[in-house]
Amino acid sequence: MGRQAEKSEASIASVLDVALELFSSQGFRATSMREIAAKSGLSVGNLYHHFPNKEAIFRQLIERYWERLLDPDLRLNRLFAEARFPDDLPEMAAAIEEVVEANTPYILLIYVDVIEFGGEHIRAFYDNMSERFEAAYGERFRRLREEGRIGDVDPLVAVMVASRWFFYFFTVEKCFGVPMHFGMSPRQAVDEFIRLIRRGLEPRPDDATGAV
Amino acid sequence: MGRQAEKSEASIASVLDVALELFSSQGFRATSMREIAAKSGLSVGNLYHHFPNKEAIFRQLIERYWERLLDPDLRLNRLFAEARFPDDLPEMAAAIEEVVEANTPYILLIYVDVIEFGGEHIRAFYDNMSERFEAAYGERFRRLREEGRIGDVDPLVAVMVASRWFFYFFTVEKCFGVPMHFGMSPRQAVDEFIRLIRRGLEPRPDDATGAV
DNA sequence: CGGAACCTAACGATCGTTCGGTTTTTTATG
DNA sequence: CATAAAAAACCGAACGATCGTTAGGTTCCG
Repeated sequence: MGRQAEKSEASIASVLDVALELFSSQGFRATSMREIAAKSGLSVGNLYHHFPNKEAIFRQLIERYWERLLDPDLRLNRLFAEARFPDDLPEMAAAIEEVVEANTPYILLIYVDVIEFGGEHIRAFYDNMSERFEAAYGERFRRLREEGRIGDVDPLVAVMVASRWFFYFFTVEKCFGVPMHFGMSPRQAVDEFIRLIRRGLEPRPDDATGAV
Repeated sequence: MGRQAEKSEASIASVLDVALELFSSQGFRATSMREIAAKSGLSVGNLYHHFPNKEAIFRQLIERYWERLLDPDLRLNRLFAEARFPDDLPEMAAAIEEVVEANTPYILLIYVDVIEFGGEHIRAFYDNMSERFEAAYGERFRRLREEGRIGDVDPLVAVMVASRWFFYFFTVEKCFGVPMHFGMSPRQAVDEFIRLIRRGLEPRPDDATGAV
């Protein structure tokens, strides 16, 4: 199975692409099988030959998103694996921007899931978030603490806040269609976020007066 | 218009309540006028006597959410008006938790709007966010800076990050149905967030060694 | 009496899904 | 390699249900 199945695999991929576009831009119930069939150049009957029902298409899309997010070759995942937080904050922001940019419709799909399926699928993502971060960063943070390189803030909370915040910020920028919602360019906003996470709001004795 | 209109006003309010519940739990297109009519004890014909069409109900709900958010008596808005940031961070977190708790279905409505209406209505909320915060906090922050009570982080960015982050955090907790998604109680998580915003991740000279 | 509130029934369209059948591809056999 | 049988891919029409909205009428109330 390789050559001979190529055409049908291409068709199925096309169906999924079309369905992703439609589901993410108008919702699950508002998207009809006829619309998916027409836009992907298949007949309705054939569509049901490849998928048992409409929800199966949706489920498969959610699964595809999962696979994309867990891909070890993803820049963000390589970054998590390297565990250089907080030294890599700028790279983390850039990697998350990349993820959001490359998965805009999938991210919207999550909100479709929250609304129309009660958040069945999103839960798995958030549920064990703290465990996954602990697995990736726990050891490093214990070492950093021994070296006195960590203040009185829990770095595990900090890395979760940072990554979730970047993700949310770019989601609003790119998926909700509200660019510059912080009144400045994303690049500048990210710089400010990183400074806040690193330095905190309270002045430090070693601060310059006003910091240009 | 007061007494004699009471019954119909009660009906309309009931319609809006029912529609809010349905729209926020299954989406706009997935909710039928018949369902709204049945659950609010009206006939379909009478429903169309009070609203020109389905979208008008949705629009009215968005409008009601706006009014609730802008209510000057809202604890969060009184807090913004007092402009005591960052001294009031704990109260701000509590006030935002209160807002999210009291408006859970309305918040979900925003995501319905993003998906099914291309985010027509959410934009107005985010669009002038930075201006509104500048109007509320600009003067205070300039004074604080003169007093040397502000470090090298832009406090206007900080107050926007803080409030948006609290809002997002409680939205995931209460609207997406993923409680404890930081692996700790909301109270404890909020404490950590506040410490992060105030102190930053980098150790300070005046830090205690490990800070229990 | 007049208008607002309210009702049921119906219209035309569209929905998810199924059905019966044709075409194309794969596989097995001589 | 030719070819028949089996399997997979594919199609448009149709089914029963439901959709948003309207029509035409009755009831309530000042």
